[in-house]
Amino acid sequence: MSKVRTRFAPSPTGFMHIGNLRTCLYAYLFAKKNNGEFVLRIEDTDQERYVEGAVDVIYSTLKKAGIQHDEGPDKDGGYGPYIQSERKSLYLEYAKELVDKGGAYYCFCDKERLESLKDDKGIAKYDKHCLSLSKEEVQKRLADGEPYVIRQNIPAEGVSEYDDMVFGHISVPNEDMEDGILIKSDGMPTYNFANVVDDHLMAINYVIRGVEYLSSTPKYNLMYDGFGWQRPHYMHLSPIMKDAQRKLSKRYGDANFEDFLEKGYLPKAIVNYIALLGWSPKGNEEKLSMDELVEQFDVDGISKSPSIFDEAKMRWLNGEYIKQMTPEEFVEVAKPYFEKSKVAGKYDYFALAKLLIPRVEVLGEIPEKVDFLEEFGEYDTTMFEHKKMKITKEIALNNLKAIKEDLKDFEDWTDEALKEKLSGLAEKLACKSGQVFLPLRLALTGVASTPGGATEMAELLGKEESMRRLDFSIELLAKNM
RNA sequence: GGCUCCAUGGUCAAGCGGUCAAGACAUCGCCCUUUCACGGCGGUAACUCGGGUUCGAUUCCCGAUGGAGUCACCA
Repeated sequence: MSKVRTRFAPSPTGFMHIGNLRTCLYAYLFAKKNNGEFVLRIEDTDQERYVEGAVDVIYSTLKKAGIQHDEGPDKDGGYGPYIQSERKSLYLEYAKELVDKGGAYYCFCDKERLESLKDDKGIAKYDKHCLSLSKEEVQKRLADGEPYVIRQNIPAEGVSEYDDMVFGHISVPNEDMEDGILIKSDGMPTYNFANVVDDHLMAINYVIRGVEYLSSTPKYNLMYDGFGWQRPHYMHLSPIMKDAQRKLSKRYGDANFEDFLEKGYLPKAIVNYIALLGWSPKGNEEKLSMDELVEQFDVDGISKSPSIFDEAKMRWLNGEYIKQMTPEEFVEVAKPYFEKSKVAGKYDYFALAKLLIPRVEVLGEIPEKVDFLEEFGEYDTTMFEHKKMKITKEIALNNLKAIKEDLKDFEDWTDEALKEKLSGLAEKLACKSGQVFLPLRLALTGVASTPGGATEMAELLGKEESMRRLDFSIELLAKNM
């Protein structure tokens, strides 16, 4: 049996759509799982859509995602060139070969005639008008320099069938397939044709791609047959949806890999999540590394129906990856977000990291979680009322005053020491410890949710700032009874 | 509209003739707790509908309904 070879063939559009990345991932996983090769090919035949630097985006995305191609424009494996625009000259020759073999024919029909074929819905099927042209007439018109295209010659009757690895048996009536254009009037191949030729020339034997090609695959097979080439195996993948009706697409925003990175998702988490969208492992473990994905990947687990992208679950998974990090690792990836926040350069990022690691799911939450350290002013005092702790504004105010008195001359301003000191105070006041810690935490921060307890916040702020905020809060609370 | 394909909780999904129909996210409740979290425990929640086949259908077949894809000198 020949070696498994899969490919990922993106167009350089300047961004990597999540759906494409998943297709890429599956092609990679399948190849690696079977000790095969994974090839990167750039499909840039559509010059109108060409975007500067877009190829670099593809390289960097694959690299960040942890997907390594065995062959590609930057890694010659003997099947190059790997950029479609550099293969231009190939296609016309192959198209002519297919014409000779009867699988295709020249067509001279102009736009007007084609237009006249359309029905009231604007849907047309080419009527094989030029198929009946004699060899001599074709030669003559070609010699006259008449514009032409080359069309695939699809049998008028019968049924074309194949077996898809995920969808099973697919059969399409030949009469429903149009004689599509293989070579455009400018001499360039259409995607469909270039794809078949490239895949064959690159010895791709497992074609993994989106379902949009499921029903046109018989046409591709007819080309393989026409050339006398061996048909590849096919694995079609259902789309990732934004909701039940809409496909996830760049048109609706934030569906690109880069967008998620910016929001503070870790590449590993994104890859892990999208691997699970449309495929499920045999076991129940969902947090899987790339190595584990390769090991567990199996066509059996691929689902046929479209799946809806659920960012909430990806957030959770991202949080799981963050919780595993050491403070050092966290600071490294979180640094840009610290720099964006108000605490930039003013606090020990490592100290903050320890508090933040269990509390952050996406790095983008960092600024909102730490900004209170630098931003302190009037806030809503109803926060002091807490039924479960049995705290009223009166109790809070009383206890805050007591705390101020107790801490006035206290110098050991560390989390541990303060905790002990204040526990003692709670005992003296004969109240629950929460009744002193909760008001203090609020008094020091002015926000309902903080990345740690009262004494941790106090240590972070330092004695001077803590006492200043305590004074401010006592006054504010007294004013708002 | 023609053709192709799909159909289990809100979401991702396991299941491949006999199960109290897994698990995860989300959600709700309880516990832990120095707030917020983390963590632990538990709850709510699903086989689209109608016909068959079968001793027995979520599972197999047919139909309906719903959804996706496709029908370009775009990829």
